[in-house]
Amino acid sequence: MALRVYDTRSRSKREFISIVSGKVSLYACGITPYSPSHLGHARQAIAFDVITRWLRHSGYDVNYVTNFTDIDDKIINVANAEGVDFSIVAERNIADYYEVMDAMNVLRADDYPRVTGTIPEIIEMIEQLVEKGHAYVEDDGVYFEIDTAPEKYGQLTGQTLDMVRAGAGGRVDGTGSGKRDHRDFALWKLAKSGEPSWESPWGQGRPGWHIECSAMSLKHLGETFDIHGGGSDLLFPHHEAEIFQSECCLGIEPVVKYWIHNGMINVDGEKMSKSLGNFWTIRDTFEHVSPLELRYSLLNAPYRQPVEFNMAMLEESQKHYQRMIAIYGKALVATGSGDWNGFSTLEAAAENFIAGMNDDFNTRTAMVEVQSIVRELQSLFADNNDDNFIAAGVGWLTEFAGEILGLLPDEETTRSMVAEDNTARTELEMIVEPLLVERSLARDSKNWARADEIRNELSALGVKVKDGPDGPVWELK
RNA sequence: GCACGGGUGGCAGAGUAGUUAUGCAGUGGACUGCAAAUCCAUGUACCUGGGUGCAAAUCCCGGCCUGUGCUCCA
Repeated sequence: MALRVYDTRSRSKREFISIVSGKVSLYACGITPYSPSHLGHARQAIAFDVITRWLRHSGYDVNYVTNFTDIDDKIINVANAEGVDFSIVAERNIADYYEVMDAMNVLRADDYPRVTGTIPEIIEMIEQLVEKGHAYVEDDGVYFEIDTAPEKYGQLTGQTLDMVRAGAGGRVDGTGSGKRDHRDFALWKLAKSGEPSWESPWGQGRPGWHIECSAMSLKHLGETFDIHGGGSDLLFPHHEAEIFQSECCLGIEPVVKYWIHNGMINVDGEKMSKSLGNFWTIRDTFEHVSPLELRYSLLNAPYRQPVEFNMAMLEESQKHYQRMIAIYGKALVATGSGDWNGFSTLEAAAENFIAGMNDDFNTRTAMVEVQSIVRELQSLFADNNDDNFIAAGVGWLTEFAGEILGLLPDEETTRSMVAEDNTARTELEMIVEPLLVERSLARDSKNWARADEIRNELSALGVKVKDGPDGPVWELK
């Protein structure tokens, strides 16, 4: 079945056909590292991680590039407040980004270009825009002139020039900006004293916000590429500005074949943002759930939908995740991992999973199939039969929940996790077993108070007792 | 105000024309001294007003509600 993706520019799902057969070039707008990464960053990174994994699983050779905007006003402000160089702030937060993303099983992109490593290419692009008459130089910087390509306005948001023109129009007053029109945007900003800056034909300064992505995508992916992604809050003005810059500079339309935008994380119905004080960093969230539990919760909705984030949804995901990893680990150790082909239940689940992913990367549909296999395995495992099917189910989970959705540690890691649990179990056995014997005697004589007391003692040791038909079994919490 | 999304059961959240979503919670049952886990069964739904169709949660038009964006910066 063919892959269909929702393209923001055409506002419809379109069949995905890459520019070069068998290859996909993908650029996703990354972060501005001025503070530790928050859940919005996690959602974006995980969304494009899964998109990349799916494209690769579908047989494409993917070149995935995502950037760090490592110089901007917010970084400068933080650096000034701390009395350090801006690069210290950027490096610290980039390190944080890698660490939390690695923990959540986000595979590394093929390249992580930085603005500060792309200055010559940015300057060259601006020079071309000036030469072609799309940009003008003022005494505080270089600006892109919207009126030189009015037909490109509103390509992603549907807004027209007149709509925005109605707001102000003409030269902007009182902003200290040299813009000739309030819809123009900065390509190069000349440095004020004390600001970090780079040499350019127009003087010491730094790039405007939008130009870096045009320059980096051109440098790493070429004049046209398949997919450009990012958060939906970047649609305007950032991505529309990129269309102006790239297409006017290169004289190509379109430069980007498919635009893909992920939805926001909401708290109490509103976008998570620092100004509203409803902000969760990724590390804050790790205080409550494990990195892969968080990943699970963020894949539980399709990437374009807003995610309503709260403790209840987090705890629900945690419960589902723990059930999945528990049966996966137990079954893996018990039966090993096998080929799922030839088992009709597993083939049907695979078919639905694939259909879901091919329908604009619908991870929600995919997760429903994962859940159904988890239930299937629990049921069979409880009956303790059909090892071949259980092994095949484990293989299915390894491929779909593990390799594609990135929700499971690899089989080797899972085995060693189970082994560690067993080791801890063995160490506790000498304490637990005698207590369980005593409790069984208490239960036999219907001394429920003593039986419950012992169960509470064991609970305090981190041991959970379950009374089954064949006597008590216990596990580590 | 304008642009672009979304409005589904107690909650989360799929589903673009006719067929059970799924999960959590609830209820009944198995197992159980109780609990937990697991299993089986089960009720509750498609914002509103029109329209098209044999048939609409699903397509079209209006309304209402809600999210994001609307350029100092991000």
